[in-house]
Amino acid sequence: MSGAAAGPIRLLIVDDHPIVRDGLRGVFAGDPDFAVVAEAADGAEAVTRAEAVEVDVILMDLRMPGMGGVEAITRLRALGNPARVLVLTTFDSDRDVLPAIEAGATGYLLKDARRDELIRAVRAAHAGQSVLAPSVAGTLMGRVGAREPDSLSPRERDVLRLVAAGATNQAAARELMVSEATIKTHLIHLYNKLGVRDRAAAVAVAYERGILG
Amino acid sequence: MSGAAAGPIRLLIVDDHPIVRDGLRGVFAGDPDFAVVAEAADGAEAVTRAEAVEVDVILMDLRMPGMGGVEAITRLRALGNPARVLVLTTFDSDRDVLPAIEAGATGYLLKDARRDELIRAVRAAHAGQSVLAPSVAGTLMGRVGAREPDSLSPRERDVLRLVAAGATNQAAARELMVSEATIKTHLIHLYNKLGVRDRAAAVAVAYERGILG
DNA sequence: GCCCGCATCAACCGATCGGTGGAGGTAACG
DNA sequence: CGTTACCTCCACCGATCGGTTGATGCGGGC
Repeated sequence: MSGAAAGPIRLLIVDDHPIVRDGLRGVFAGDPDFAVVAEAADGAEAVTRAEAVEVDVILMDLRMPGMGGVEAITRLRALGNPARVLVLTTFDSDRDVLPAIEAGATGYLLKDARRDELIRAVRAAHAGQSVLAPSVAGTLMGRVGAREPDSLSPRERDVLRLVAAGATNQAAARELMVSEATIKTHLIHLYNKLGVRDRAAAVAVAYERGILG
Repeated sequence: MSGAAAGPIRLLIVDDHPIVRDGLRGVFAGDPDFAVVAEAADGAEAVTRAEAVEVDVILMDLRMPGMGGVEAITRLRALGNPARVLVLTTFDSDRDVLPAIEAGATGYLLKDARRDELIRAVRAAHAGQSVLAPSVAGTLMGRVGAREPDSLSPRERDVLRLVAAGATNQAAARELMVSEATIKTHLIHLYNKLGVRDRAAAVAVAYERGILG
């Protein structure tokens, strides 16, 4: 426990929109339990700030120009930074939640959370508790229930990327420096994983699922 | 211009995220030239509020649960509401800007605009001037400059949709009740329009451009 | 040590696709 | 009335794809 009477919870606000930063600062401005000690407008700045001043909880947006939130979390973890990261974003898409949690986020809230929800979440995150927005929790549950029906291998993603870019099997083979037979094998595997029968549908499913685009 | 001493510019803030509304209200709170007279969390509420109280400028988000911003703008125009609408959103994607402008928005700003930019934009919108964020303006210019390099015909979109769903030319022909030759013709045309050489790449470009997905 | 996922390659086949070069019909617009 | 865009259709061809079967080697997990 980091001490109840050990001073306010020190916050770092990371969002590329000044207006959102204003709003967040406003939420905590009136409460003496919190102190916004720094702000950042992208992932790189977030890492710098978090290393420069002592921070307890980072409110982190995910989609930002330059370095995004997930990479920032990864770097902070690599640096051994002790700050808890509470992801606070507009999207609850599958493709956003999992990487953030895997990178080491303590919680995941949507920006449409009410103010008191946000405050409770920050307290919880500071205490090391995992906080998930209900809709996010639901998504995760659905995930583990379905046990990752997709999960293409790295090589399969390479092939799919090239196919989406219009490459023939031959061209993809040249690009990846393997034989055309290998490309075909990868394709058949990823067709089965995605539940499709041809490259066009595979590209479509990949976009729908966020594997591409 | 429209009356310097005629009282503050009355604002309606429409956004589904309380934090964003907080931030926006904060921007105008200190300035006696502005008064936030109402807020709304979605399009339907925005229409109700705008009809209930006199509003000069509406700050409107586009993506909201239920009724989105574009539909709200359309309805307000249909009702003859005199308020200027300044779209203020996170996205500058092609598919968002044009419908909003067509629906009757006076301006289009991104949420990463600085506070002073926002204030100038509201003043300009109040005066009836069109305000476009630089990146948005660039997009529009690119549009008219390129004179719609895409713009698939309805039939071509039908074919593309089926192809993305995994249909063969034969299957698409059955579905659309035309001959396979017709499908092939449509495909070749849309390949040329999208600048690709096969269906997989066409699907990818379509997703990137927002024609699909 | 064994099994499994992954990546790699081969040969073969029928089905499908993309391209070419036409053609006719309708509807909108100036 | 001519132009233009769109939708429709035909025949032919080579290129490409999707599926099958089978194989090798590597690495991790039980």
